[in-house]
Amino acid sequence: MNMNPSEMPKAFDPQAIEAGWYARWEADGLFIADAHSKKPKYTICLPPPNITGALHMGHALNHTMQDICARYRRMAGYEVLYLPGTDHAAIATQNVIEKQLTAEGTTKEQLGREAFVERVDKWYREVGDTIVAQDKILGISLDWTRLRFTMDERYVRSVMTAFVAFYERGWIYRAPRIVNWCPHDQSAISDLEVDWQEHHDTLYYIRYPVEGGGEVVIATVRPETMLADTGVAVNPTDERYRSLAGKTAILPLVGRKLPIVADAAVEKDFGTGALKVTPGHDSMDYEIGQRHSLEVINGMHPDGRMDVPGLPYDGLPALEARERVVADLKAEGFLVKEEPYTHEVGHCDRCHAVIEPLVSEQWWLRMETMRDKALAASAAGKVRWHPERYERTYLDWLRGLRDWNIGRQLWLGHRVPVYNCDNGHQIVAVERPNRCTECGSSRLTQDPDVLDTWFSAALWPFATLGWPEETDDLKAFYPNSMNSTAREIINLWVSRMIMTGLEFMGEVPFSDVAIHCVVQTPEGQRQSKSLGTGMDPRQLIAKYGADAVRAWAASVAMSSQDVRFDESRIEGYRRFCNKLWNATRLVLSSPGSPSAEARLGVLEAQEHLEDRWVLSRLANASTAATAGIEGFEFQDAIGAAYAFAWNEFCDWYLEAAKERLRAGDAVAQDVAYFCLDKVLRLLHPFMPFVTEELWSRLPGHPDYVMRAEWPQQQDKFVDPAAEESFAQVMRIVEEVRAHRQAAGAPPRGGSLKLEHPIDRVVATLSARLAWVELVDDIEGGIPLAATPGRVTFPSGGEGDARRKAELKRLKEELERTGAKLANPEFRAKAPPEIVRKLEERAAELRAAIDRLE
RNA sequence: GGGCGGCUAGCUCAGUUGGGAGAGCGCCAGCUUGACAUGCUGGAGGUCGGGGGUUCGAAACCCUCGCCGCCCACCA
Repeated sequence: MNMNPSEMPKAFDPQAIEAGWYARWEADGLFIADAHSKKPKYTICLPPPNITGALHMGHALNHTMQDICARYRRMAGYEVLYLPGTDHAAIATQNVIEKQLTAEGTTKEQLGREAFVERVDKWYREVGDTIVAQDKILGISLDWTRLRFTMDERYVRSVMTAFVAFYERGWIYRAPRIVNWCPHDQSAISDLEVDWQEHHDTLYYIRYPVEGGGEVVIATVRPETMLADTGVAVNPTDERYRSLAGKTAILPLVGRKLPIVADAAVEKDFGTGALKVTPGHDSMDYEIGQRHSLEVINGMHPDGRMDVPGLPYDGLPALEARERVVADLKAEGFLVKEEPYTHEVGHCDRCHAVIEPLVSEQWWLRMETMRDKALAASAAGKVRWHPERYERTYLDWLRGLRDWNIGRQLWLGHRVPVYNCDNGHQIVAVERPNRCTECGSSRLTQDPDVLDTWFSAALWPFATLGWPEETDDLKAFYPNSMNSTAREIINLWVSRMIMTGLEFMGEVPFSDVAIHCVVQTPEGQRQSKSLGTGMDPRQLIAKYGADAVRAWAASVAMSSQDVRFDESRIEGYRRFCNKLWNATRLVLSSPGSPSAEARLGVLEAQEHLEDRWVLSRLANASTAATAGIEGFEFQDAIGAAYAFAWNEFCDWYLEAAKERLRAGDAVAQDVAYFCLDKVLRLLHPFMPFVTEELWSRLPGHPDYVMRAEWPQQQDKFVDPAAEESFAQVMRIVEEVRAHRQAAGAPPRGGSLKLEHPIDRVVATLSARLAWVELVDDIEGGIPLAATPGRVTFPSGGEGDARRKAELKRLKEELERTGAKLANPEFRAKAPPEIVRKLEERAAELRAAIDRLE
């Protein structure tokens, strides 16, 4: 696998190096988890993407951060299971397919159920393949031997088992309730699937005559629903309507008698303070109706047309009915006034149709017990959230939790495992029974409803591992370790996994939840396919390579705010790959090869200043990178590795050690190889392809970097004295360079005299790096601020401008520092350590100013 | 109606116990320096959204105002 450095192309080419590695890792089984391993376990179940289309930037972010965790833990000695899967996403997929059918000029009804299901299966296969391919080019190290799909036979069995278990606990019941009805999908949806949008509508004031004389005026934005009114309500404390409660109003256009009730839910300040009660079409009205035993009238068909037999509006779509009702009210003198009104209207979050609240018979799941367990688990600190603030989002929602409408009236999804026999008995069972357990009848029909997609998703952390069977995987890999996702599904998904995990497995499903940010367009818009503002990660990968895209993802994923997409940042990471590439070329080009110790990464501390310094900085970077990954602060982790690799190892160490490397100096070679070896390991979780490629080119690396040990604490290399000395070198070199440019002198040449006392090693190294000759004495020259000394250049001016600017800067700083030190309160109250540091700084400044003057 | 987040260099963003304002990109200037021009070197650029407060000291903590965004919520 090793190659001569001369065979390494001069420039890093992501396409060329990324191609082969994934297949090799996979072929060698590097992603496959062993349930019988003795190592500690680390488990991530990939949040199953909806099978509705290709992966987008949010997925790229999420999968990258999970993959960083997975790859890091493998290197750190864990047995890692990173399990992939996809979600059938019943309502979303049905919508996608229906849209396609509409475009083809047909409907699912024309197609028929069987052909529809076939078409969906084909879609599942195609999109499933696309998603798998995308994760592979992104380098996501998923265990494909354990790929799951929520509609797989085994998974379906888990879902049925959960339903039956809930049913046996007495938590599942069927009841009529007001629900969010989507007239387009002709299904109920849960509160969380309702998308609220601002609408500019009209508020109509309508006169309702009162029996025995008088009237009450009522404001409504949905006059068509009055056809299903069964009461009028006022607030019991409302003086204006005190005499009305108990009387009866007459419903205009219909003539129905409406009891007038007093209910505290009525807002006195809104509209006229009187409310028409339509229990069949409004959730608050429904509750008022329940409290006062008002009749419930359903005035609408499931497709959104009015269902008011005997009235002229029967069969009209809601909006048309509204116009007709308003026109008739006006004609008959019932309409008092209209005014513009802005309010929020619920839409189906999948098909965007306006939601019609209506009463419907549905399957419900009681949540009290599970909610309480989840709250207790949080109180006991079982789940850590990153960032922490999202725990409150979750807890606030949990505390207000109501029963969950788990039934959907769709063609796609898990069928509710409830069977009715023709004698009216009901059987609830995981497997479809042959005959009724009560009467033996073989004439059974299954309930037509399917389950909410989130019902099956809620089981993901254990259903994927084989639950309810006590599989080896389940024993080894539950609970999972981390879950990361977008914040919009904290309540839809994360909270429900925690509840079902506690209920069925007795333990929270994961100890850490990381919520990543949202990537917006460069203009700050939301990325969306329908708006055409979405971005395909594959295009970016083609342009910059998967490593660059991943590194960028790591650097933004846990941002405290949503980020606007900035392509230049990805490009920056591609350049970083190129930098690593060329640093490797440089090291490989030195004659000879590293010692066995360096190859094994067991180098001992060194003598040369630059060697001691770079090893100390490497130890520092290792610690920071480790802490960053473990703390879900990936930006800090990659930042530390990046800064070390580029700004310390390349910019300073390799420059300092170049000549030794060229001369085949064994020690320099060992140190350089050692640093490269470690930095490739540190970067591997972020940039797996380029690190694997470069690792394979370093001598003594028969195995994958993916399987190399993560750099542990390297305290023996921490060397404060070397860091201090090298910092002095850097200050001197940078100052000399600045003078050189200000003086317009050529890039090399000149003389440097450094006064004693100065470390001989520091002086020599500084001179070498600054391309000046170290001399014992010089005429004139430019004084240095960094240390006592002077520098001259063979041609060009004296660089006086530069000196003056520096002097000004130093004096200003001294002034600020001096002012603080002169303040007796500062001296009295500030910690002595701070005072001492400031005094030292002031002394340094004074010395530097003296030298420059 | 509640709650949360953001407002730091021209742009995109870091800044974790309050104590010398940072990175990448862009910009200006100089370098075909034997790994890399996908590079190297030097440099310009910030009243840390406004105001008030706490403190010896605030980008950071408290109050308040202003925008931008998100989540939750049964006011027709």
